[in-house]
Amino acid sequence: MAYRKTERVEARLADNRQRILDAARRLVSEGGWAEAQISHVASAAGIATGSVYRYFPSKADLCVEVLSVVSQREVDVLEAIANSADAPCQTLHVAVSAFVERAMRNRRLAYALIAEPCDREIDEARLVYRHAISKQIMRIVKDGQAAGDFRADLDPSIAATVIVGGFMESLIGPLSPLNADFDRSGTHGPDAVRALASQIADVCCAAVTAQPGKAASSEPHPRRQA
Amino acid sequence: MAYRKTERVEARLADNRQRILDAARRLVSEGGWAEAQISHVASAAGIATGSVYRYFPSKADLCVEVLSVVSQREVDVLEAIANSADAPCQTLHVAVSAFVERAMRNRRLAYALIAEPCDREIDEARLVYRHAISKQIMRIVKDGQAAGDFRADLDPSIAATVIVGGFMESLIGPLSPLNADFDRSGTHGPDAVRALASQIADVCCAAVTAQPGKAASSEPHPRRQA
DNA sequence: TGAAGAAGTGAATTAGGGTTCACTAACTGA
DNA sequence: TCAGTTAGTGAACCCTAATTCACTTCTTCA
Repeated sequence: MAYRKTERVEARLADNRQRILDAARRLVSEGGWAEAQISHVASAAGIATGSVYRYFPSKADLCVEVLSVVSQREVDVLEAIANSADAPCQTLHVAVSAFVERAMRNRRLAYALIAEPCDREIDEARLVYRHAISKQIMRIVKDGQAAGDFRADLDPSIAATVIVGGFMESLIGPLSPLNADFDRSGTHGPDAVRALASQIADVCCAAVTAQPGKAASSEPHPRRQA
Repeated sequence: MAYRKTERVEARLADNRQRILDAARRLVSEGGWAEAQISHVASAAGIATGSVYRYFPSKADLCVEVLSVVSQREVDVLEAIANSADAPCQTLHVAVSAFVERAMRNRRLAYALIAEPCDREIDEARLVYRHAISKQIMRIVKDGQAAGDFRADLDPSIAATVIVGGFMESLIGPLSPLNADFDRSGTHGPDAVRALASQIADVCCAAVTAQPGKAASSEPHPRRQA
């Protein structure tokens, strides 16, 4: 009697929705949020402008979903790392350097998600994921404190926040399309990125390690990929 | 022959300009950048909308100047602290906690200047001052390394960036109008603010101190106002 | 096959502020 | 006081995208 979506249609709808998301993400990772205009997204997805609104109630919702998908993946990666059974110091080092290296792999997108000026609504969604990231870092910090590897006198929540802010800030320069510094400085291949990531991680680790003997030299940790 | 501004006129013009700046700053510190609409600023300054453009070529220029004036003062404060002859560890602690405490004194304005979403042009100006702040912190770090108080194995530029990002991030939560957490948590009087500032500074100091014996306990430093 | 319900379309509408500009008021120097 | 010049005014203009909506096309099912 009534109209019922057949499976094939359902699939097509889902596919369209995904295509819109993909198109939006692609545009953002090419030119930042400015490129994520509905008309652009629509044509990149091969549909009409108005059709986007069949799938997303507003531009903000679309953008927030783009941000969420990408950010959640990073949170998941950090969670996996936080679950590792390595020494807390090493775990933290791996977590931070993995985040930095992953961000540097898709710089424009990372810049958009982390630092680029944007609408209030997107910015608020950012906070959610920063908090989620901070939570994972805090877990590592607490574990380390429990194990006696990290200083017990620091508030784990504050320490985690400082660490997250610290590596995020360190990323802004290298990520920013404004600062082509990192580009111009010749070698910014995998090695340079890894070195940067390692140095940032060193500082973050230093912030919490109890440090009986002088740990954390220039190459203190085995290079592991997360 | 030609028209020459008399001193009295010159003074009035300067006064108008200042009134515009003051009005804009007041509006921003009440309701953030959204309040800094030209028409609002104009009426708050007691002049007509169009007159604002006699003094500032564009809204962006006006906003950037508001940001610059306030930010430069903070840079100056940090510079003075960085020049102190105290132990580097204490200098760093004072620098960070002074920044935090000062920001908390005018939270809405600090939030707008540090973290609120805004136009690209304002955001770019922010970077300039973040960099200036980072430079002062880096001076402290370098001094500390030279004095042997700070770990020599960390890149001072990266360490400074992490520290700046760290305390800025720690501020976002407490400053944000969204998170009324800090408000609701009852006591957020001078004591709570000082405690927060001190804890944040602890973490920042921990990131760089060479730490022969366990320094930086919960109340490691004399409470000095900067 | 055809009536009813969904999905797709894209040009037109809307909205919110920044910016302009034709005009008036005030000021300067002779 | 007057001609020339600058400051002040604020309603109208503009620009840019997001959003809407009347219409077309596609799907479903009896």
